Amino acid sequence: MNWHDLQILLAFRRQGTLQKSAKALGLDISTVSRRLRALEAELDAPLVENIRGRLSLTAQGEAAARAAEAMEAESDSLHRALKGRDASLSGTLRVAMLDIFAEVHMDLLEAFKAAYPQVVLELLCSTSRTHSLTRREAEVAVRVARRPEETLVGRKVMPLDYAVYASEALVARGGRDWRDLPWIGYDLSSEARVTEDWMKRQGVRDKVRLRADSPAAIFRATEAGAGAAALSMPYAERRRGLVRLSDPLPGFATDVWLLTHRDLRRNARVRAFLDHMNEGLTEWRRATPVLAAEVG
Amino acid sequence: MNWHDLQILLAFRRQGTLQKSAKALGLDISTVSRRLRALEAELDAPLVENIRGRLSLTAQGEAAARAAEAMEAESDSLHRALKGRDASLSGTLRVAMLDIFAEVHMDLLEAFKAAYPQVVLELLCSTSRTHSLTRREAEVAVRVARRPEETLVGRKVMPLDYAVYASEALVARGGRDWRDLPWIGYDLSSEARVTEDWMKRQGVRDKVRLRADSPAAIFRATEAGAGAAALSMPYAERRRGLVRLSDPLPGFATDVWLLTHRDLRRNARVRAFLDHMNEGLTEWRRATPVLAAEVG
DNA sequence: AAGTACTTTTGCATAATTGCAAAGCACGAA
DNA sequence: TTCGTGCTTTGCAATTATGCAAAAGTACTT
Repeated sequence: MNWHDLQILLAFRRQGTLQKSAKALGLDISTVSRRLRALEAELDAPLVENIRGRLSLTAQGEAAARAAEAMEAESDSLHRALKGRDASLSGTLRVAMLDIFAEVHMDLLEAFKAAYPQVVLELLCSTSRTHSLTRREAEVAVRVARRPEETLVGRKVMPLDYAVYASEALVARGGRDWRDLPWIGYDLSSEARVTEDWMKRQGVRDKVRLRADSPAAIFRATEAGAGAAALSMPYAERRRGLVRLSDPLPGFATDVWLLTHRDLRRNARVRAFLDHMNEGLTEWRRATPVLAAEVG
Repeated sequence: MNWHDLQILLAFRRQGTLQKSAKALGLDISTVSRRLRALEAELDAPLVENIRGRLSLTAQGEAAARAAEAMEAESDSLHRALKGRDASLSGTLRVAMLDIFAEVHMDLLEAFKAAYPQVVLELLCSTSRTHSLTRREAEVAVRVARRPEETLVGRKVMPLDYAVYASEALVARGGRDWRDLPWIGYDLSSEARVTEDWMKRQGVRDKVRLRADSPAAIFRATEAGAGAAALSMPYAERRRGLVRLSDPLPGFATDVWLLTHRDLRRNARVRAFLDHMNEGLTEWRRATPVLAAEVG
């Protein structure tokens, strides 16, 4: 069996269509189509079926894709093992973080680039989903979570509380009671379940007049006076023109983590970046009003 | 990373040289060489090193090959899962067994072929090593072992005891005390440790005048009067012209198993073959002198 | 020292795979 | 309907990978 075809099958399961798979693989759509056919011939089993013009996996195709996924885990692990030993301070370093972090801490990132000019920093702020370190989509991640995945290692950078904010202008117009204000919410395709549930319980979900697909966009919309929103306090407190309209919201409390994969822990680039960011973020945290109070 | 190259690396580790790997993979030697280079470039790590004209794996190459091995386990498992569902009584069935079994039970194998003419039987009696069912080298195996691997399923067909035998002619010439006779042993490259150790303890290892690389060859040599040998009793008792010179040897007691992989247990071909052989071998066992006595 | 039996490496013609572009469907909107 | 979008399939040309064969090296034997 040609394992390369299994890679393609796996991509197809993730992407759903030949076109997207081809793009993800950097191949042509026709190649993807033909490789899947070849795999079917080799395994002597139908893996995909054309159902009204679209391909979907058969039960056997699913089984094959699952096997490919398990193989990918090994392959990724190998990749990290080889890269993890890499002690050179050059090459590429891919960092996944929410766009709001990149925006606010751009000076820190710039400082890293200045300190390690040989390292090419690649920022992954794609908002549609969280990039997987396990699947080797990035080497480092700045994550907002109560507890990171078990295969990841790193440190907690700061606690993150949320509160309701709105622009001064909007408050001047609509008052300080956020239940009366228009609201801003996350794009429904995102995974912001916590926020949605909370808004529903508070009866403000009907008041959502604007939805955005990234934290930075929500910050901007709030500053522009489009409505009230539940924002992370350390970041909202530093924006000019935002007024806090509530106490920290219970049930929102979470943390910011600096994470990498266990295998990359000793990688020089990763180490340098984690140290740099940890220092910088700790400093930033001390200088942040709402947190300075906590820290004392 | 191109997984196909990992397959090639794995073959290289197993075969040791480019030439043998190429043959095993059905590729040209130059292709194997170039694919390994490509993999090195992709992983950005030296995987093989040319040490005095021969290639050997580096530590990183070993790591990569280990990963490939784990991937292979998944791939093989998938293959079996898809083939295991195959309920048709046609196609190929690969059976691994010692040559002596194939020789003695050829009538049984012929009967199977007659009963299932659509099934192409492929006999693997290569003497150099035991074929792996886990690695998909065969679907069924007739194994001599006390306990089969855990991933395999099947049934014990008969117990197997060993005793010392020699030809009538040799005994007439050299006497009934096997310690005085010349001996026949297994090829030193084989894994017949038990026999070697025993011969050493008995002080007959120096008397080995002939070595052979397969059980059938040893049987023939013994019949031809080349020396005494420790032979499996049920098979030796049925040969004309062999005289038993000892009681069953302690420490040699083992069993004959009919085995398949767990995933193939419900495969129609496999099922039919196992049933056929089990029935035939049980019958044969009943008709065998030394075992008839045991069974009663 | 020359010969044999192994290796691996490299150049080149050939064969296989790939990308491109056109064509063909299915679905929903205007 | 007719258009537009997004999907898959297929023919053909170009790229890429492959096998072959020659070369060069190592080790061991004669």
